[in-house]
Amino acid sequence: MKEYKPKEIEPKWQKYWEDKELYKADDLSPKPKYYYLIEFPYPSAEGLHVGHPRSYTALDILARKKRMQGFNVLYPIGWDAFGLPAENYAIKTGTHPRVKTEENVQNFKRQLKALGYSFDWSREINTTDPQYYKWTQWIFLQLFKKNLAYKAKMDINWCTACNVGLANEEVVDGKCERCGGEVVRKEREQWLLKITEYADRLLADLDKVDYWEKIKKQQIDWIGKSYGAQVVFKIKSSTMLKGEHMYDLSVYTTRPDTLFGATFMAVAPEHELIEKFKHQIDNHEEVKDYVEQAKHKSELERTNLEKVKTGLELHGLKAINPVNDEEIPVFTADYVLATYGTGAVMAVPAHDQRDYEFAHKYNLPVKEVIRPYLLGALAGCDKAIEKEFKKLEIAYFYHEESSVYYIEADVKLKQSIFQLIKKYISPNYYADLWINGVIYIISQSDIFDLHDKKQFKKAQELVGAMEIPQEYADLKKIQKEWQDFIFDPIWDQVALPKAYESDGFLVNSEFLNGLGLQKATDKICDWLKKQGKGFRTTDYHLRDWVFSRQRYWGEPIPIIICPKCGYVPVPEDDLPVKLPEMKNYRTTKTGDSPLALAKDWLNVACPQCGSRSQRETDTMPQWAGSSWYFLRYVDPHNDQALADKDKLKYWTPVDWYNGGMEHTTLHLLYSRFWHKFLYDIKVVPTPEPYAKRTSHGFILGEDGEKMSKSRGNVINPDDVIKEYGADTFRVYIMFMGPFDQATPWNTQGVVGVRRFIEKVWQIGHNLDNKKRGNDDDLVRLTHKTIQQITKQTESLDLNTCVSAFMILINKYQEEGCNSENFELFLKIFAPLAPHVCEELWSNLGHQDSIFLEAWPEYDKRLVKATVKEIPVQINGKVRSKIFIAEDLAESAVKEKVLTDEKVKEWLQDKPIKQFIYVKDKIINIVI
RNA sequence: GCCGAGGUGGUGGAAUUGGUAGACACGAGGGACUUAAAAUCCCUUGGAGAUAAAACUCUGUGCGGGUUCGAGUCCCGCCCUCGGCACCA
Repeated sequence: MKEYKPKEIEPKWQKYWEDKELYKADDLSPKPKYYYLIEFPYPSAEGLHVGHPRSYTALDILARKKRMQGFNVLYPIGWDAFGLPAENYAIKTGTHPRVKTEENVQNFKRQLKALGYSFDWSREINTTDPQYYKWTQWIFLQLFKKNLAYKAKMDINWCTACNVGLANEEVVDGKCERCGGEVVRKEREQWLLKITEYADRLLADLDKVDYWEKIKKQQIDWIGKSYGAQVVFKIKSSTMLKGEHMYDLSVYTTRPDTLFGATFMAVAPEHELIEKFKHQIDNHEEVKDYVEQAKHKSELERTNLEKVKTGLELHGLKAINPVNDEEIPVFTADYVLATYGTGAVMAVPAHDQRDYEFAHKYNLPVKEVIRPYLLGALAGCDKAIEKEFKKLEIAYFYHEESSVYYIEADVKLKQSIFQLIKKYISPNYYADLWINGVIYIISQSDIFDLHDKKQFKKAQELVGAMEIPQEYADLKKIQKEWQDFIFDPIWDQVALPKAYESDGFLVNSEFLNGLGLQKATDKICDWLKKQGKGFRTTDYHLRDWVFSRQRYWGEPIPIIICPKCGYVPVPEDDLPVKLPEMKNYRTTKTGDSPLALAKDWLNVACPQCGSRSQRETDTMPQWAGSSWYFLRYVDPHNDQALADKDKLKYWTPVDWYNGGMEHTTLHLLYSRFWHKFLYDIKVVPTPEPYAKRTSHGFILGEDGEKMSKSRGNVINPDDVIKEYGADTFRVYIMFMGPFDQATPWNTQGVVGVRRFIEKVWQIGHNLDNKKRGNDDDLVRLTHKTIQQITKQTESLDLNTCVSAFMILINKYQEEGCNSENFELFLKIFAPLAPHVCEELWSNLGHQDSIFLEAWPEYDKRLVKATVKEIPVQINGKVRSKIFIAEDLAESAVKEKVLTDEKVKEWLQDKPIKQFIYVKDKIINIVI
């Protein structure tokens, strides 16, 4: 027998596959199509990370299987090659980023090929190829023409280390995502894309796609749609003349129902109000200082958790509450964001925690307008309970005369309050608590709901009929009494320990009094509309996408800035706007892109009027090229369009897209946005780019920590392939743990998988064809395994698939195996370990590749067992096991069980209370 | 603080979604082969107890309650770990 030498067989088969063009996808084939997509890598200088193969291997397995099932499969690869590392390297060494990138691509290619992936290499693309980015620029121009790309002066996140503007998404913990440098706010002209215009559709269309729920959830949260109202407060200044038109200050609120509780206004330091009223604000100098300070705070300081809220009153100004004409003070405070809503808020300290904190600090009134549904009087408890109320932040008031605690809390706290009372009550005493009008009697061990007849009776038995009169059971009567109780002035004495932000009854709100949150919201919105003082509206967390980078190594934005015509698009015939050759790749001192120094490239005539003009020097972010790459795979060499319409119609949408969880909010959202836009302008045939999206977990270092150079726990795929072979690597990476969870690397585990493959090799060379017969356990297990693998590969339960293969091989080893079974095994194992299976397949005398075989069907009869071993429990504990033939009637089963020796022993002569037989599962006898 | 995932042997992890907890693999211990080692093969391996040996008994899925004939799985209350977001009115 030959020794198993992956180093010899793997390159051999890789070459064979390539020569035979086995994985080339046919355009417009009559076969059903399937499009698998993995996130194309950034070709970094470090080479392939072990994280890449986790995703690539999983989809490679699925792609190989799908081809065997008769599908025309597209499984492409390319390079997301623009990006900072190549540029930083260029700055350091003077080498053009293209040179280094090309070198890295070659290295990646070598590594990926060594893993035997079934990519269709004829469709390889590269985002830095002018023939590719021509179309990235083309898409930008279409966006520009539809007014979805615009330039605006705005505060951007500016990394002080990279000297570059960053998108919100690239700022992590107030620091630059890439270099960790400090981020400050800086005003600059930036290109933005109006992704917010698509927010609603990006949200709604999640219903149309099959993404993992957690992925959908993240997108929903990121878009962050909220429902509320815009309300107009009039601003009045002390110097104002009678009859002079008052300024309208609009605020956005999600809680218009709390309008009567507004006790002050707060505007962002950037708000126009401050500039407009600079002559009316008495303390304008002081205010100016505050605004200036806020501006210079870094992103880190602004987002600092511990920060105490600061603000300053604008003296001389008052806002008028539209519902009751009450005059309230106006503040500026940097906890109000200029970029959300209208940049101004109505502050309701009683029902918003931030406003509560601010009011506390500046001694502003807290006016309660919502009473929780859960509140009540509690008699007969120890004073120790007060401490616990404070801990749970429950508002309470102790009434000396009646020795009753009046408490007020969120419904969520109901259970906690029960526990609390049970804990503090003395053994022979009973407390009564009123919640939502229902009375509960609470003892140390029990809680009785008096509305429940049975419980009422029990409570009466324990406490006595004197203590619990019959009328306590009359829910309607008690609830009416309780409603009045809510408006009892006693509550005005309760100091709120924090803002109450949930549902409840409106109080102190004139015409809203007594309503619940929803009804009050409806009523106040109608009222505002009628009065012309506000309207219902929605808002989003999602912001427009900052699309400018002041960098060299990116797609130039194809715009010409003409002194007469403004922003003029480069004519489509002139695309691509190629990056000019340069010697210096550093951002200029003024913060402009290095392209500003390429004089020959920079100066052009305006395409509209011919005036001397300049090109836009900003480049696009890395997200641009990756927002549409999956469309280019469909038709990668087309120079007339980004892809041919018929081909798009045939191949798209992507059927299954797998990638990192870290890309769900940025890349996934951006590319959905572009795709929807392309759909609107009739370039692509589907409204959604990806039918299905899954994610893989991280691979951690052997120490359980994230792999990083500095920790020295990085595993290099090259070393693993060299030592154990690509098949071992592939199988191990699937075996190591659940696909979607983070799992540490374990070299010992790799050794185990290698041993397993050696076993396969050995069996493949020692087949015993004397073993025959359909009823044979081996045949059964083989078919069961086919069933399991067919199903579980689709759900990405790949670790249990590997374990199923191991069980099968152990059985083969134990019992000997014939070639019929072994060939079936090879076919289903081939997608995981393609090289070794191909080799063994050809050893068995087959001329053609195993991947041209059809995926085996399992025999339904063989999968079903005719006799089953079933556990017998007595009082829930397993005491015996018996064999039962299929379809045996329950009475026969019972008879059989009762004659079992062990069962008899346990039963003795005790009477059987219950006999439970769950078919094919279990028997339980209760005695 | 909010959202998400998770907590099962010495380790990575299984468990048909309420039905024999610990599959499969690693590690460890013992044995066979060998002059020896490596490789390979065989046995043992959650914990405790019992026995000459086996059958056997108890206990056990982060903690405390509950529902159920039966709970790793469902409900209520807590604790811890990891990931994401973070003044979004």
